[in-house]
Amino acid sequence: MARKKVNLAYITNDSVRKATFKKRKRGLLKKMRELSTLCSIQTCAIIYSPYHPEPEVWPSPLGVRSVIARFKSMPEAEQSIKMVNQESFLGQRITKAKDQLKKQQRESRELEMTQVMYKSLVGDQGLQNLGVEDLNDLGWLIEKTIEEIDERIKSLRE
Amino acid sequence: MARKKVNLAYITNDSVRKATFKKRKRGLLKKMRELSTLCSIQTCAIIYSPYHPEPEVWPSPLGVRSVIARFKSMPEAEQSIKMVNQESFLGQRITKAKDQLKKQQRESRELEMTQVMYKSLVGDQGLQNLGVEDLNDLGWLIEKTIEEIDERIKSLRE
DNA sequence: CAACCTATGGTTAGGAT
DNA sequence: GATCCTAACCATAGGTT
Repeated sequence: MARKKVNLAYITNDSVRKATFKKRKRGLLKKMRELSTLCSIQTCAIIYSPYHPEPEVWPSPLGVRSVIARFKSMPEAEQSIKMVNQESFLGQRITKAKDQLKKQQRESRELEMTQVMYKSLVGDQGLQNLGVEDLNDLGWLIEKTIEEIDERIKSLRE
Repeated sequence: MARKKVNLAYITNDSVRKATFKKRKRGLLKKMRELSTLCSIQTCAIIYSPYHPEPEVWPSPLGVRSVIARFKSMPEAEQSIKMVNQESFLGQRITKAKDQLKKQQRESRELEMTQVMYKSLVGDQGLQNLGVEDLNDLGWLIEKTIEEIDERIKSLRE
């Protein structure tokens, strides 16, 4: 039952990788919930895994408190969750929203990343010889670099 | 230096809360990076804290591998990061994207949440007596309920 | 392959500076 | 307040059922 120091690299064994994914995802979401409650902030995680056709999203929605209060003040009977079918107003609205969402999700994500990457590079500094597509993926390189620097600092201390 | 068992509730002391936030946010992001590399999947975290005017977003961008390969195959000189100012094409593009982003972020987020909440409720089941606004906040209730169930199961085992 | 088990490494609360 | 320290708790790799 000894456990080696974790090797931080891609797990090639399929079943091991899936098991690790499940365990760590669970742990991650727990941590997010804890952070949310401890500091009463909103967090949201999006995970694109090959184990689910669509990305998994964990939200802590907006304006929580007021709604809770309102919800709790409602008569017991009205609190029960009732059926809604595809023909209902809400059903239709959500169906439309779903389609709209997919497009927007992609666009918004790309924009978000562009912005983050831009910020990561010191102020007005940026990239010239690379296209915008490449820019999207630079975040990974930056993270990787930071990781390496951390590793070096750590090994210097030892 | 004793450390009590964590009390999982809102930290009222401002400075302690901020310190905890910083520590745990750091830990969380590390875990996300690890999950990404170990399973080579894409993850994204969004954190809305009072410590930053805008939500903090951590992405692991798309199509990583191919770009890495391409990037690495580039001549050393071209890999260096060069300046780009507000007048440049990229600078302008990003400035525009920033504004566009803010609107889209909000819209997309709301849509995402609507969808998630809808899914959380069994299949075609949904809510009738509640407005769409209320629907957005139901995710919190669901999470809270799951948390409570977990807690009860745990205490049953002890 | 999922569920459970535990030794170990990793995270972090509380304190010192 | 930020940063460093370390004891203690917690997540989880590797193994078993």
